[in-house]
Amino acid sequence: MPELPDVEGFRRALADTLPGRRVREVDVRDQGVLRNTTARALARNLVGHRFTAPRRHGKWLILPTDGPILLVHSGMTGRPYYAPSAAAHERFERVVLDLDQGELRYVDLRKLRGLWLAADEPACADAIGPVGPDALDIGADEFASALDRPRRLKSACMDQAVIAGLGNLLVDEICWQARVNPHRRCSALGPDEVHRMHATMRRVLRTSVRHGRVPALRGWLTRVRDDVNARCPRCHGPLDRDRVNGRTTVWCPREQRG
DNA sequence: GCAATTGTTGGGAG
DNA sequence: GCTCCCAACAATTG
Repeated sequence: MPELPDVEGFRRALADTLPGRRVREVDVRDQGVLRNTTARALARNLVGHRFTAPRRHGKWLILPTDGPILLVHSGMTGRPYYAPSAAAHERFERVVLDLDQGELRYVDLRKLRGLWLAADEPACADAIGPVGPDALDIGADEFASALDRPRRLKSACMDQAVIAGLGNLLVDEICWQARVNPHRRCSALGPDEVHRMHATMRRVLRTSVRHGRVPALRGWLTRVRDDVNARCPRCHGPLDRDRVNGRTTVWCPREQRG
């Protein structure tokens, strides 16, 4: 599920509920989601601390406390959420933090990523690793220099070390709306095309953040990309699909020329 | 049974 | 060093 818009939705929901809440107890129901810590260490370090305002960088959700920092990367299927203690539990709940009011829960079907614990900001940066500027704030110049390399456009945009926050659906949607073929080499793009990619990215992200996901809006590629004989919502010609970086890639061969 | 899934990592080839 | 491809992680759905 999560790309930048989903994670930003998680962050906004938690920003309303989490700050000021104190951890009373840590219940790890499946330690398969703990990446650099253990159930004991998580409890020992978090209990007694109060959460402050949540942040986001790319697909990383950063939950600082007045002590250590809890990091969440949702992978394909993870979702952190706040719930009243009495609220029904969901399937695949892996970790529950009991708070002085309510609970912070982490649900994750596939457990591809999970939770990290960092003692301070440097440790936080270390856990996140090499990561480019956030796709939501990157300026036009910074975007152009991020793409100043010989890789394929799709591959570069998907690489979190280049630009943080874009996933498979978003990159296809942005390339399609900007009418640039995802197989093109970045360094072969004209300034107009780079500019169009940047402006389109901002527009697609703003709309997606409003929906908390990449929405299947009428006139968007995302609405039709999984159809059997998918057709371009603009020119109605057949869409092409193949794999780039092991991910299904969909584009319109008429409007996004190679 | 088979393929596919909105993510990332590490290894190996070129 | 860069780029690309693959397998692996895991569990479910069509």
